[in-house]
Amino acid sequence: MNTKERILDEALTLFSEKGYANVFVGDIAERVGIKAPSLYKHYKNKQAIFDAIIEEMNSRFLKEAESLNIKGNDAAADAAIYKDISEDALVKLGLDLFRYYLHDDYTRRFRKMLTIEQFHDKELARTYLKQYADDPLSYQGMLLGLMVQQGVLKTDDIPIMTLHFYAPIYFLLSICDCEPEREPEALKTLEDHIRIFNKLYGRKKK
Amino acid sequence: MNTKERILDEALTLFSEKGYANVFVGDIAERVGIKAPSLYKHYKNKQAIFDAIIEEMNSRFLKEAESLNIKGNDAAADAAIYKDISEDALVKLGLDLFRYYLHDDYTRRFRKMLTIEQFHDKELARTYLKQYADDPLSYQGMLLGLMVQQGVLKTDDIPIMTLHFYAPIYFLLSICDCEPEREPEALKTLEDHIRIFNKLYGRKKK
DNA sequence: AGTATAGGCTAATTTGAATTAGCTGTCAAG
DNA sequence: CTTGACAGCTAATTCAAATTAGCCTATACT
Repeated sequence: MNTKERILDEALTLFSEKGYANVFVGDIAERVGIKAPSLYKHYKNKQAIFDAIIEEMNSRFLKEAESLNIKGNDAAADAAIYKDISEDALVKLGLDLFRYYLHDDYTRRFRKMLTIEQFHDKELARTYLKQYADDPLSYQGMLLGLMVQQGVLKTDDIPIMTLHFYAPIYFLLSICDCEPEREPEALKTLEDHIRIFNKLYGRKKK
Repeated sequence: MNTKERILDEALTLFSEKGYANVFVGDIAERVGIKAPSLYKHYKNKQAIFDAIIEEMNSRFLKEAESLNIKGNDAAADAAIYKDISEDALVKLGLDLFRYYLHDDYTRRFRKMLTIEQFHDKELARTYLKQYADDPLSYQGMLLGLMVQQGVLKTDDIPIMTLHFYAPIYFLLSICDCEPEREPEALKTLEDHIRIFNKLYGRKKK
């Protein structure tokens, strides 16, 4: 990772911990191992660092979305995967996703930064909701919809079922971001949530 | 409302919109209708204003909690209230609570401020989770528990049922705080959520 | 070799926000 | 009617943080 990238990386770490306004360019520089004025060889000013982070995030998420779309396109084929999904498999799916969100360094830092900065302007608010509300709902709605088609789950209202699946995940994530030491408890709760979700919405077997 | 109180009020408004670090004492003063140096007749410094807000919030919430405990204490008596609660009544209960959280000015501003500042220190993190995660879960868990006792709802796992009730509320509140124009949509979703929650957990009638 | 560029440094400079100093008018208590 | 506390003001002062200036070295290209 070159200096220019390391600046973004360290800046993201600091912004996610203290928020943009409480981070000094000197702090960023120090972590990178250079002096503050040297930062200006790479970025016009502090704001430009923030903007570059947002831009990189946009391109990452776009890439991710594309790869999901590719998968989504042969949904008919993929649907089979969910045909005979067991409760344990569903739990594993949920836990893995949750752990990914929680432990993937980039994702986690970016989410915390957006949480802090979401009220700063309209643009960030929209980004925040897209990332953590609308997109997850629509993606998971698609998956759960497949399971309904396959007869694994049963409901009249897929959007609300999806809300019932995702809202607890969002809630537990908020808790863990705030107090990471509560992660074990949250994982346990998440597992219980998914099992009961499965009982509530699962088509009765035999 | 005297000047000292108005300072807290305007400061809370600004902190909830931009976060502590982005608000200048001059901004607060201007809204109060005085000049910045005059603020110092009332508070030692900017931090003291923030601290006073937190302190006032603590005392308000404590008072609220006490009044709930008083009600909670004759729970046995109150339980009857929930004995024959209809779906419509449950929906109304939920919508009213939601609207209160969303529109009560003090509550709303304070929640947004804490959302922004939650990562600033351990203390604020704990306050945030207590207010918006632990206390609601425990209070609503108590209410839902009563309904289970009364046979209105049925479950083996009250904490998870409570999570299923509350997490969507928390999620929708986050959305409305971020983009208030989505409130109508959120209210509709909330109503659907509660109706389906009632179907999923409600003991079958007749 | 010769030079341009990239990326670093130290030492200013600028800026702007928090806070302090010190003055003033008001009003209530003695 | 005078004194002192209160709450406001304007004009400093302070200080920290962002940014700029200007210099230096290494390396890569010609």
